[in-house]
Amino acid sequence: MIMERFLRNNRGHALTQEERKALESAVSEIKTLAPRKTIVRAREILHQSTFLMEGTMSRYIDDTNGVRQLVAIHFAGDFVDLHAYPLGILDHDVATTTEATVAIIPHAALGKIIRDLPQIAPKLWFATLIDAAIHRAWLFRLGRLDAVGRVAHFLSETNARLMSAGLSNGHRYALGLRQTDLAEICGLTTVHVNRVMRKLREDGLCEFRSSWVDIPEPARLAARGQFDPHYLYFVDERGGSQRTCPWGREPAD
Amino acid sequence: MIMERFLRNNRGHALTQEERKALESAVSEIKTLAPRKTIVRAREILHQSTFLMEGTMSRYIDDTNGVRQLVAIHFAGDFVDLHAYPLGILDHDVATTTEATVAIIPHAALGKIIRDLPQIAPKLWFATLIDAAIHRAWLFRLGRLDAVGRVAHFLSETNARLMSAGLSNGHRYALGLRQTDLAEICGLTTVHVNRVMRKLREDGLCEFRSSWVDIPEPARLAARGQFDPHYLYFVDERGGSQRTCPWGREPAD
DNA sequence: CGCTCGGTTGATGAATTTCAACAGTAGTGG
DNA sequence: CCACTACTGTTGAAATTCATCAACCGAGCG
Repeated sequence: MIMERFLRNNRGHALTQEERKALESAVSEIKTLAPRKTIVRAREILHQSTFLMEGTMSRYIDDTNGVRQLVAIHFAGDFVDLHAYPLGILDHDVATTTEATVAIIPHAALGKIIRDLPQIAPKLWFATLIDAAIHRAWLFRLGRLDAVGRVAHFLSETNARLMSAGLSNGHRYALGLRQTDLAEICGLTTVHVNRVMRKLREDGLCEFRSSWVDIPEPARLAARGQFDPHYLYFVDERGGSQRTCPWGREPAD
Repeated sequence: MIMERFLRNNRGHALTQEERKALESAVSEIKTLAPRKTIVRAREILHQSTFLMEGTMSRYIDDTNGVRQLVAIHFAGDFVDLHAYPLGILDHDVATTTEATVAIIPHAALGKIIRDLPQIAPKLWFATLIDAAIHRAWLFRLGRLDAVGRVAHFLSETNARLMSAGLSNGHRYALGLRQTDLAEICGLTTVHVNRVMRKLREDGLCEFRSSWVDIPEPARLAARGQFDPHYLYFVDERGGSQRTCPWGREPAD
């Protein structure tokens, strides 16, 4: 049950029962963390990674004045700092946003799983590459969208991710973020985010009240934020050639 | 010789002779590409990756009006789209910036190498995670720095990367970019980049003339851009506990 | 009740974009 | 050799977006 959602909708990279069981049995500890607690600091040497079972977590970089830029946000089913396994040290901090339930997986146990079930390695690699793809979408957002577009893009992306996790019905989802958090995600000030939210509300694109996001017409919001979910690499209904990741197979291809 | 620079300065993840030879013998083709040619489009199914031996390449996402945001820039010694191997499809385009010499490595051959030399897998994984770390630094740059800071940060980062590749002496390097490219990297307009460059010149922080970047005092430029190279994961002189990536070893740690 | 926190609003100013024009350089062909 | 073109860089002026500063509101809570 712990990692049910992990890689669930990713083309060709879903875990087998066996792989999921192996990961779950590698969990050394499950715990619930208070909201707004930093659990990993940049430059610390790490020997474990954190899988998020419930709640919301963030990864961020602070500037020299303490002004914060979020570089990622994570929801239930995300392997928050899996990249700490190959990297050993992170270049950013990791914190809870809401209260969060996490499963801790020691890197030593991860190593054992990969040795026992080598075909899991490309899937874990894949999972970290999805994070990188999301980073790129965020770069696009910050570099090329205006304030309204950035928020629209973020809320659309979040809708898509939460739908995939079974946490949004496509029109409405719970989001435990404050306007300050949106500002730190979108590279804006809190005051300006407030005005942007009003604009989105006035335009009928999105309501965000007491931790619920309502999106009457997701397509319109997506258009305003130039959002296209292809970079999330979810299985799409159209099927298409779902290339699976290679190694462990013969060099056919 | 082909991949001499690859992972050269990365802590604990340098390739062994054997691994490098294996990768180099997997090269199916070496070719020189004209400047400003797009060689990979988002959503194409890929069966090979591109290693950059000489020149400069970029990865980018265009908005619906064709305004471009670069999400990465690559120099000699970078494995430009290694992530295409686990992903199969990219979420962005890839292009040459200058004329470039590249080595093509079929994914089938990569699979074979990983099966033959499993300890290379975490190193390749690591290489793609460095790209992700750079994405995060770019997010910080776009989200939290002003125009002068963004350019200062980028030029400092590039100095650090090129030093590691042996292509900068720490004060001066060749950079085949136009002001338009800087704009697409830093999320600015070309006109404003022009003014920023003048400002950097006036402040004695940086000269950028006819493809050469001169940085009299790298520390001052870095300070202006809040640049700290730790996210590049280069070996540092201070040594420190150079954690190497695990699997293939016993679960000791 | 008084406090804190997150959200809201207004007024002002700074940073950046936009639009428009022009300069310098290199290449190209008559 | 010169005219012409193309490309990159440069500058000015006006418009716009967003940040900053400051105040206030409302809900929840001790």
